[in-house]
Amino acid sequence: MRDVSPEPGPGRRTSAAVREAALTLFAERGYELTTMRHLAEAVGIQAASLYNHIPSKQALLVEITHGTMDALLRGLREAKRRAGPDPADRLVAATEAHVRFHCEHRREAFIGNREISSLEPGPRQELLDKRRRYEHGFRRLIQDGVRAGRFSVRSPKLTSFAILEMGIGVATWFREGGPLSVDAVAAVHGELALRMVGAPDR
Amino acid sequence: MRDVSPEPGPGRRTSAAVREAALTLFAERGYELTTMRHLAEAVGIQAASLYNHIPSKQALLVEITHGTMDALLRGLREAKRRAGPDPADRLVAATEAHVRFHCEHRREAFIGNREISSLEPGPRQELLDKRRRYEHGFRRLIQDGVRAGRFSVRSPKLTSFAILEMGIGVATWFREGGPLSVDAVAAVHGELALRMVGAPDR
DNA sequence: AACACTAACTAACGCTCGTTAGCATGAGCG
DNA sequence: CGCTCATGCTAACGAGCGTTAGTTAGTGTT
Repeated sequence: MRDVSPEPGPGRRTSAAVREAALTLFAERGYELTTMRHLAEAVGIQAASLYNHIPSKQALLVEITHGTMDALLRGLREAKRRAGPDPADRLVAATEAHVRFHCEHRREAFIGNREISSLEPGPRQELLDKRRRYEHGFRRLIQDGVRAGRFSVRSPKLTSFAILEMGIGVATWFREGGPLSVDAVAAVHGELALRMVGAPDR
Repeated sequence: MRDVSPEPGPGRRTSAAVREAALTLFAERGYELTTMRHLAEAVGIQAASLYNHIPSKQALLVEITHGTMDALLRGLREAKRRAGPDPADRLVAATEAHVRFHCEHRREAFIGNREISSLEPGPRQELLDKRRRYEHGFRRLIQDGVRAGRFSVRSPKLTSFAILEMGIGVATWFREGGPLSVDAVAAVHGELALRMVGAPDR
């Protein structure tokens, strides 16, 4: 007893729906509290049928978390490329890209930050490495500005941590269609970052 | 067959050990991944014996998360009281207390931030209310400074979010006995907060 | 027309979970 | 000495978990 016309498009549709439902459920309830039966219900199929689209629940989490971190790393490279040589421009561009991502991909960012301990040791270590590389990218931006005499900070490391962390926090409260636009939040954070590194207001 | 001299002190000892083990395990693996058998093993008793000390796993989480938030609220009141009337002094004192707590009670802070979705609806809502009150306390500090003409910010709300969030992040990387002292981290964050609100460097 | 592939289904397996029941032991106290 | 209470133990329960097996229906290709 199958539905008469179950597929409006090719089967790719369902795979995308699984990923989409996982994003919402993992972000809302957390990975461990989300069961395959919840996930299946959200998609409109049976739990066992999920395995036509994903190898395992863990693989789904790995794909989400690593995909997110890869996107952040790409965004940072892209921002640096576009910003040109000025240290302040570069820091603002990087911060805005960071914040923009955390607004526009709230669920991914949220999962990537909260579910690290739900990853198996291998993927977890790789993810932490990527995070470290990402932070180092920001730290270098700050150190460059200090060396150029444009920034003044007590601790480049703590400052990069602080800038990244305040952006990560955006993912916990930002709502699309809320009172604040993505652009507004990104602009505020860009200015905050500049102030934090002791660059004069523009 | 019991141990001959199992209790060096009164039974209170074990209850404290349960709480202590829960702090470490919930922080390291997360609430859902921590089983009562893990917890019992860490304490050195059987899983069922835990129920001589706690009513349920959930009650343990509620106690930890609410105790943490209550302590933060007390710390904020205390900092305001000690700092006197100057807006900059008050903001620095509050920020330093916030950061200090997140250094000295890393595990509690970590759990309180990550395991909100593992709380049952009632306690969860109460915790979120406390968090809101805590944030409003910081926001008022900023607004007071703005009204006094000492601070200049684009958005008091976003700025208080950012200051709090960067402090929360400290709990993820700070290590007692590491290269940075609690005092040093608190001082850096105090200065960062001042810069973020546009107060002139002291 | 025959075949292979995709993607859905039902049923069930083996395991682990939080928790309870029932019992034993030793300390504190009259 | 004997009672009570706190605190530990073993055994087990019912539920729910991720996952697998086996099957079936529709779709596109040769």
